[in-house]
Order: sequence, then structure tokens, then C-alpha cells
Amino acid sequence: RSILKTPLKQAATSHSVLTEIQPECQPLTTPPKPKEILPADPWTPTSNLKMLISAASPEIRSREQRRELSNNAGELLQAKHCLQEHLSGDEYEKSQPSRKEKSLGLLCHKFLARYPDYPSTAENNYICLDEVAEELNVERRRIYDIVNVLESLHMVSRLAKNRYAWHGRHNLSKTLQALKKVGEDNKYTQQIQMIKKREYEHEFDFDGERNEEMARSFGSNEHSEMSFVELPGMEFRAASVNSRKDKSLRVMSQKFVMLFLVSTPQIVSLEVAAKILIGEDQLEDLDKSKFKTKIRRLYDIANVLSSLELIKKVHVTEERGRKPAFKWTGPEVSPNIQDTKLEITSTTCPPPISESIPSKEQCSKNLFPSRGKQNFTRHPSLIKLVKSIENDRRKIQSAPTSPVKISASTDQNLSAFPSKMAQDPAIATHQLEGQSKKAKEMKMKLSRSALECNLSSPEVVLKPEPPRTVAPSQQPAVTQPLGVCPPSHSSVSPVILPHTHSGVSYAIYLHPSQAHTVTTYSPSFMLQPLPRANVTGIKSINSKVVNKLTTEEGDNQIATDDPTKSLTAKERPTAKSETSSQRCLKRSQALEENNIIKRYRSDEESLNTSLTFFPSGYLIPLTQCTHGNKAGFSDEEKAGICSLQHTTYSSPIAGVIPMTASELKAVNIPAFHITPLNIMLSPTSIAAAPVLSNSCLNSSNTSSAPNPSSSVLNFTLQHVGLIPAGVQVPANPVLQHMPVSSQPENVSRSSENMNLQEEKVSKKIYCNSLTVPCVPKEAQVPQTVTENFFRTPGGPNTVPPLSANSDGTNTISQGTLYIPQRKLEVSED
DNA sequence: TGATCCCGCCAACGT
DNA sequence: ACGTTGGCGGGATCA
Repeated sequence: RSILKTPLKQAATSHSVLTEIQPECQPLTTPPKPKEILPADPWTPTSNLKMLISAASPEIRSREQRRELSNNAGELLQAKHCLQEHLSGDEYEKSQPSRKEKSLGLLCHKFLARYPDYPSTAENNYICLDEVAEELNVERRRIYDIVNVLESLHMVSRLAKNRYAWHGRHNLSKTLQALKKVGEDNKYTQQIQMIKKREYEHEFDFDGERNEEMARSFGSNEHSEMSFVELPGMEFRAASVNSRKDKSLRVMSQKFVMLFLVSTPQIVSLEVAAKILIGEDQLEDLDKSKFKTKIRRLYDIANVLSSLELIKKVHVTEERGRKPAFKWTGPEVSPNIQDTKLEITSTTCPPPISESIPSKEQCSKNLFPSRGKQNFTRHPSLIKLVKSIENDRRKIQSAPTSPVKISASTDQNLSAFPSKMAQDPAIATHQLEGQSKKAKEMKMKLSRSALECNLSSPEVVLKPEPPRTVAPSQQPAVTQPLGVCPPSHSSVSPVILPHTHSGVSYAIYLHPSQAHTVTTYSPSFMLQPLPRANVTGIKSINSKVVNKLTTEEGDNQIATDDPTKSLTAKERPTAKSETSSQRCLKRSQALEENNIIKRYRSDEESLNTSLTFFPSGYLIPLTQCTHGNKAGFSDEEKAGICSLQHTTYSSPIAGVIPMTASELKAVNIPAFHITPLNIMLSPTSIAAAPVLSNSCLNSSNTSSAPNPSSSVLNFTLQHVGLIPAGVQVPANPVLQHMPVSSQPENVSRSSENMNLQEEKVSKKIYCNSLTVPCVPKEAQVPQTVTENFFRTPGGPNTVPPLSANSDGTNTISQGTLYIPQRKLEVSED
């Protein structure tokens, strides 16, 4: 980077613009017509502001904003109107008064308002940066800021230049879990403690000693280079996009989030965050300017996260005074699942999507079956290919004229509306959605809770990992790998997480040097369980048929999607009735994205290998298929049915693991293990299955993944006898070790109607199953308790002396650890 | 005044 | 060579 060339003038310029525009127009003079005009112009910043405020969660966003609103709004309005009088619409729009109105947070709200939190799979939820920037009236640069952090949460992913795919919050829980895990691996908790401690001891004194310590703690794990945590399925993009540059925002954002997830009072001060982030990069640079810059960036990130309502600003009062900090207000992430990690963790995912989760993962797997880094290597070309194909496709679609349109159709909601116009409605929608969303979530939680079986507060996440779908089968896989890999490995370079369908799998990009590490992990993990054959892997590579089918479905689905429903769109995902359709949509969408890849693969691997189905003993594909067939044949129906059935029938245990035959081979899996699914299924069904699995990307569809509820049920049934009730134990461990005897048939009969009931039942059962005498992991339970206990803020007294943590062991990190200074008075303004 | 953080230059990238 | 990304930090606003 160059040195300093300060373009100071700029600022002046911008201002001058304003001034120029409204030179004479004194706000004072301003005619009080505002109101009249306002209604007409939905776009007034003020209106937006209002909307936003109202939309914002009451608790969090609060009064300050309101106040602001009342105060500033008026002024702004006046100014605006004044301008309006003198300027044409465009010009008028351009002039934006208060700095606040230009805030990233507000912009982000607008941005978010355009897309549903849980996009139905309407195939293309594409985001064109240019369009967005234009519509939102901001320079593209700002959009990048938003998109980058959204990308860090996997809420969007880059498809191509200028193009992103919107995933909404479907991936959120998984992402958070992954991040949490990585954060734990990175020992962030300890780092935080250390920093605080140091601060406490002697305020700033950047010197050797301190640095040394820091270095030690930080340096202890080299992972510092860890860069981007990814979820399976989104890899390629990253691979291509992320060249080396993925440095800051994206990564920073993830790290920032990690800090929240690992710290016990989920409050992180900017200062600490900045230090940690800097520390990782370069231990010594205590350089003030660097620190400052970091803080600036953190504010940017924080603004976006705030808009997402994942955090909120608070102030921590300490000896030195109050420091700006942020508190995590996002979903609880299931407690660390140490080794078990991934797997079921997905449970956390509260809302609608929970069912989809499994599928997603699977999807991702399908796309990129298990690939560590190594796979990437060979992908570049693939990626390009994919991209080019996609681009072409897009062009074709959009070419006709309206890229916008496409997007509109894509996002059910707002997007349908033309830009500006959409804003207000969008926001409103957003708002509604938010509320409804919550309600939904609650519902979902309840229903899904089967998985979670969370006795305590609902808010507390579900610690017990429900066997979630595939989990069981995979767990073993996952677990084993972990076991195999020394923890050290993980701690150092959090790399990997096998894809557990259900679990949180994530991939971390490492620097080349570290790459090999990643490589270590491999599909084999997944395979391990195979011996039992309880894992069902479906590798859908093949494709032709599948793809076609899928595509068709997708199209149909799309057609189905009614723009008018836009408002409801967000909620839609939740709605059970719609589920099937949604799934379909999603599926199609996923397909779209994945198709290419698949094709490519098919080409590459052509044939035989391509579709390898790995039925597990428990898998009940036949049933599903059968039903599907029975049901009918319209693509849509089929799709829907299949998905449902799929969900319903597939045994939880049997996860569907997408992998290529080649992969399997690589793993040394006995050939016999690989059973082409088709054998069991009718062509139609076959197609459907793979498709489903693929679609998962953001979808809620359960596709290949067994439906949680059913899964649970199945699982439960299978294991109930085996598992005694008693102590509450993380499901994972237990499940993992449990023998799986399945009787899919029992469960198999299902109907949509059944779902609820089933869920309930399953929940119960599930809970029971969870309750297991055999406590796999030592203190898991206690831990949890502890955490909760301590979680309660407020008790400064409870704070143990720092010294305790000197070792830097987990113990400390457990959250029990309080730092002396912290009286933690969190104040919201 | 310190906390926030907008703005936009310009370099690294991608095509 | 040009368009896209996005690091970066000055300095304007806000509180």
C-alpha cells in the first residue's frame, strides 16, 4: 500500500455538493410542507429511518433511535424538502443530510429489507451489486462492506463478479457453530482473558514483556493464519474469490463473531476485539494507527452485525470508564460440542430451517464432497467452468432486459418491487417478518425442539444434540476423525470439520503451508461409519437425469412462486404447508448453483462413479420413493412429496453422504458398501433423491437429509430401548456409540399431517433417549450447567481471581472465568 | 473530546 | 487496459 496521499479535499467536495445544492435554501426558510410530500416519496430518508426503527427490535434499538428520529427526522425532513423545492427528484435524492442517514447500519437495513431472512428456494436469489448500489443510492464501495460481512456469515455467497447469491439466515446457525468451534480452537477465550488481564494489571504499556506474553498465547497456535471459515458448499466461491486477499473484513468479521461466541458474558469490547485481531496478524504491532484502523473496521462490521440483530451496542464500565462494546444478541450457539462438534450441532439452528440444515450440509457435500483443501487444487478449472456457465446462464436470463426482474422474482419479497418503491414496503415487510419470524422461530423451536429437547430456557440453545437426522451415522464418523486427529491439531488449525451432514462442518482456508494439514482430513471420516453401513451416502454426481429433473422442478417451482406473496415470503419457509414447495424451490435453487458443478463432475468423473449411493441399513429410500411415485408425477408434486417423504422416511441414522465414488475408493471402502441407490429406487425417485440432497444449500429442504423429526423418531425408536433415561447427556456422544438397529419401516409411513405429531412424539422420545446414563464425555453436563449459571451477569462477586486462569487451560475458558476488572456493567444507551 | 464511522483514494485483482 | 474489490486512514459528525 502506498503511503499517504490524502485526499482531503474530497470531504470538502462532498459537503460542497450539499451546500451548493441548497445554498440559499436555508433549512430555516424551509417551507413546512414536508408531510405532504412525504407520503408521495417513500424514499425519504426519514421515512426509511422510521421504518427501520419500527422494524428494529424494540429492545435493542430503542429509544435512542426514536429520539433521534423525532429530533433529527424533523430537521432532515425540512432540509430535504427544502432541497426538493429547488431540485429535481434525482438531485434531491442525492443530497443526503445527516450522516446518520448514510450510516452503514441503516444502509444495511435497507439492504436486508430486500431479501427474506429465509429465502425460499426460489432459485435465484441473486444479488447484483450494481443494482443494489444504485437502488440504495450508495456507492458500491459501501455495498461491499455489507456484503463482505454477510458473506462471512454465509448469508450470501459470491457467484461471480458483481453477483452474489442470497442465502439469508439459513446457514446462519451452522456458520455460527462453526465459528464458535473455530473460536474455541483458537483459544480466543484465553486470549481475551489475557488481554483483559494485562489491561487490568497495567494499562497500556506496550512493551516487550507484554508482547512476549501475548505472543506466547497467540503464538501458541499458529493458526493465526487461519483465514476464512467456510461451510461446505460454499467453498468454491471462496476458493476462487478468496485468493489471498481475503484478509480483512470477511475474516475479521468472523473472528469478531467468534469472540462473542466464545466469551461467556457474550460481550466484547472493541478494544479487546481489536487487540485480538491485531494480535493474530502481528503480535508486535501495537502501533496505534493500526489499532485505530482496526477499530474503524470493527465499527463497520459491528454495524452490519447490529443490523442483523446479532449484536447490539452496549457499554462496559470499568475502572477506566466506559468502553464501547457489543453484546451478542443473536441465537445461542449450541455449547461447544467438543469433539463431537459438528454433527448434530446443527441443532442449534432454531428456526425454520432446521430441517433444511441437514440437507444443506448434504448438499454441500454433494457439491464438494469431502474435500479438504486438496480438492481445491484441482478445482480451479472447475470453478471457472462453473462460473462461466453460470454467467452464461445468467446472461441469458437477465439479458432480456431485466436483471432486476430476475432478482425480483428471486427474492420473493421486496425485490419484486422496483427499487425505491420497494423500500418502504420492504421495510415494513421486514418488520412484519421480524415479528412473525420470531413467532415462527418459537414455533419452530418447539416443533423442532424435538431435537433440542431443551428443558431449560427455550432460549438456551439446545445443547443436546439431537440425533438430528443423519447425525448418528455421521457422528461416528465425525467423532472418530476427531479422535483420530489429535486435538492439538484441531486447536492449532481448526481446520476441518468433516462434513457432517448434520453437524457443522466448516472448512478453514489455510495458507498453503498449512494446507496439507487440512488435507489430512478427508472423506474418510465420513466413511468410517460405513462399516456398519449405517451411513447412507448418496453421491449424486451423476446427474443428467437428476439435473434435468431438478431443473424442471425448479422452474416449475419458480413459476409457482407468487410475487404477491412477497410479504409472506419470509415467513413462508416456516409455514409447514409450504414446506414442500419451498423445498422444491430451494432444491431447484440449489440445483441451479450446483448443477453446473455436478455436470462438471459427471463429465469429469463421468459415469459410473458418478452416482454412488450409499444406502445405510437404515435408509428407507424405497419407501420414500415409492410414495413419491404413488403420489403423482408432476414435477412439483413429486419434488414436494419426495422431499417430504424424504424427510420423513429416511432414517436419521442413515445420513446421506454425498461422495463420489472416487472418493469412496480413495477411502478404501469396500465396494460392497457402495450401493447404487437406484437399485432401490425407481428412476424417478432416484432423480429426486439426489436432487434433494443437492438442493440443500440454503434451503430448508430436507432433501436427502432425513427430516429431523422423523429422523429423531426413527432414531429414537431404534434406540430407545438401548438408552436408559437418566442423566442428560449430549446426544451426540451417546448416539455415536449406539448401535444402530433400524427399523425405518416403522417410521416410514408418514404424512405431512403426521409431522407435527411425530415431532412431538419424537421429541419426547428423543429427550428420553438423550437422557442417558452413560455419560460419554466427562463433564459435559456440568459444564453446561455451569455456563448457564455463570452466564448470569451481574455477579461481580462471583468473579474468581485472575490468577486462576494463568494456565490458560480450558477451565478458565469455560466461561467461569471472570476478569477482575469486569464489573461488567453493561449499559445500553 | 472522545466515540463513531463516512468517504473515497488507490492498489490489488479479475477479466 | 479497464472494471471490480476492498484496504485504509483522514477527518467530519455525533454524543
